Amino acid sequence: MDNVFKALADASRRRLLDLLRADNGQTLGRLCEHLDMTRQAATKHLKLLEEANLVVTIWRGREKLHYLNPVPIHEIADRWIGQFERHRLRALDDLKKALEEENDV
Amino acid sequence: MDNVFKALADASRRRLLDLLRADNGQTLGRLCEHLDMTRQAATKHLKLLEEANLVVTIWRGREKLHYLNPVPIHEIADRWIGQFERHRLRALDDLKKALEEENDV
DNA sequence: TTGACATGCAACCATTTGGATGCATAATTG
DNA sequence: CAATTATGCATCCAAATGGTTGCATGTCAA
Repeated sequence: MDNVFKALADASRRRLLDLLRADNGQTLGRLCEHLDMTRQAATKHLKLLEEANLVVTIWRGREKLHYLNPVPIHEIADRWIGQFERHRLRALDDLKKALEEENDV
Repeated sequence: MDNVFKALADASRRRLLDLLRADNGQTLGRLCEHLDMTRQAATKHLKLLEEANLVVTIWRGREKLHYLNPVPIHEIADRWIGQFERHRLRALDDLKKALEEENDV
């Protein structure tokens, strides 16, 4: 799961996921058209996304098609973020009380 | 939002959030007891978490209390992850079809 | 079969990151 | 007041990161 968080930490990589969400199955070349970096830099980002299993690739001839895999994001939402969502109102209340107490003292 | 993703990218920082979720309002010293690094290293992590607004601190005497702020995580879940969740089944279907086609050819 | 096209691989570079160490400051306590 | 405690600030360091450039490989098309 650390892989996934790390992969999501970079704006260019999130951009790539957005591009695939808009149009799934794009080649490297097409993805690069929307990015302000060399093809090789984009390749590195895509490699991290693949390693985090956020992107799955399929070779067709000399082209490499990139597909979004939504499963890891779903798992993070479900397992990790879910835990914070469950305690969300309590945490907000803790914070509110602490801030009030601060003003009193 | 980039701040938040970056802050979440490190396992030690996610650990700190977990510690606060378990027991909100801890001092720096108490948080350090659970971490395998120097106090100064932990301070740096907490600084990033504060800058991402994931943690709010309150001074009480010489102690600094750390509180979880659940809002940024909620926003990410809502705005960013939500977009992927909405297209999740379609993305899975795209991927499934692409993999099937690959086997045919 | 030759040339163009899509991608990969490797080396290199600057900056950021995660951590340590040493010293400084402010608050509490005996 | 002196000693202890809780934290901050600055510097240094190694490793990771994000990017570039140059060259290599495999595929398609004339």
